[in-house]
Amino acid sequence: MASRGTEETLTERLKVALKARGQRWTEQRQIIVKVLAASNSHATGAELVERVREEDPSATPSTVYRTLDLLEDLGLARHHHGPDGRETYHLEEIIEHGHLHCRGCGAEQELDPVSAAPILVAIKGATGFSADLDHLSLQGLCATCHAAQGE
Amino acid sequence: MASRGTEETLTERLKVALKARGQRWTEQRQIIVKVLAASNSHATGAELVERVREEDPSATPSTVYRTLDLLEDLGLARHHHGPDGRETYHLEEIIEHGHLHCRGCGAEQELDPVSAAPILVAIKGATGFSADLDHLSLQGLCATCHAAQGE
DNA sequence: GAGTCTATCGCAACACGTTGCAATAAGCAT
DNA sequence: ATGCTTATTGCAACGTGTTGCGATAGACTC
Repeated sequence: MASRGTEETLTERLKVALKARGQRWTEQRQIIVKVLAASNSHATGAELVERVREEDPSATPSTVYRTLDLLEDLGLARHHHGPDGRETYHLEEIIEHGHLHCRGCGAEQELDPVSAAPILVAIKGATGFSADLDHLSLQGLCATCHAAQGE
Repeated sequence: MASRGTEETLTERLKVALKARGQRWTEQRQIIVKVLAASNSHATGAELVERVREEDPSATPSTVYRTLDLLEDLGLARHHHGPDGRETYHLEEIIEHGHLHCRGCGAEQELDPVSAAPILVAIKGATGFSADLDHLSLQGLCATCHAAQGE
């Protein structure tokens, strides 16, 4: 499996990055990173807490959330807010992307950087803002639902 | 003041809309609508709860949140999620708009429909999605911070 | 005005996430 | 190996928002 090598590289990178900042490589952090790496798609904070506690029942939510913040600070993880305000985390390894929620059918699509490029250009043109694709979370009607409603 | 008349119209509209759905016009709902109308800009859920409790200490958070959901269902109020996931509510009277948060300086700008038009067009072109401006909440770098970082 | 139906309320408990603080343990120096 | 410094942990409490349930009280009929 190609991803096995990626995991090791990640661990190594993390260890070095922490040491460089005078921070520590603890067992809890190893577990949290492992769980995050094993959650190949997105996972909510609560899900991650639960999975971490399966591995180490003594772990607490505060530790998990603080570690997630740290990983984000290091640029190794990202989070965004879903339409209900819940948090969703994923590793930075996953390609940067936005999210589209259809309020008609409830479907969720991902938005890749290539498709998003003209949108980001339009935002910049209209507002001067350089938007982060990873925080771009749109709600609206997908083409199908829009057509269905346009009766 | 022109807004005084608007408030009365709103109350009247609401009463009729509720009756049409077999729902009730209670004192708590009157208070909540009044508080929302008095919060001329945005207000978080917690702020609204607090203000409602000033008027009626017996009111509970569940009532306030349920009423806000109801108002949204009726199309008289809107909410969106800030960058921290907190909810923010406002009356639909306020012009539909998006939000821009700068992660550099923390500033928040509003995005009016005219400026947003090319963005919505770009989204539609790239994805087929008809995005809701009211849920458009972007995070990124404003022009100033972007220039400052681009050293 | 009295009675009936049921939407709404307040309460209590829960879910998710955050924060302050004292105890623990990682990493370094000797 | 031992001790020292301080980052990190677990705990406990809090803040925001949601949900289930029995009691209350609108609104409608007679």
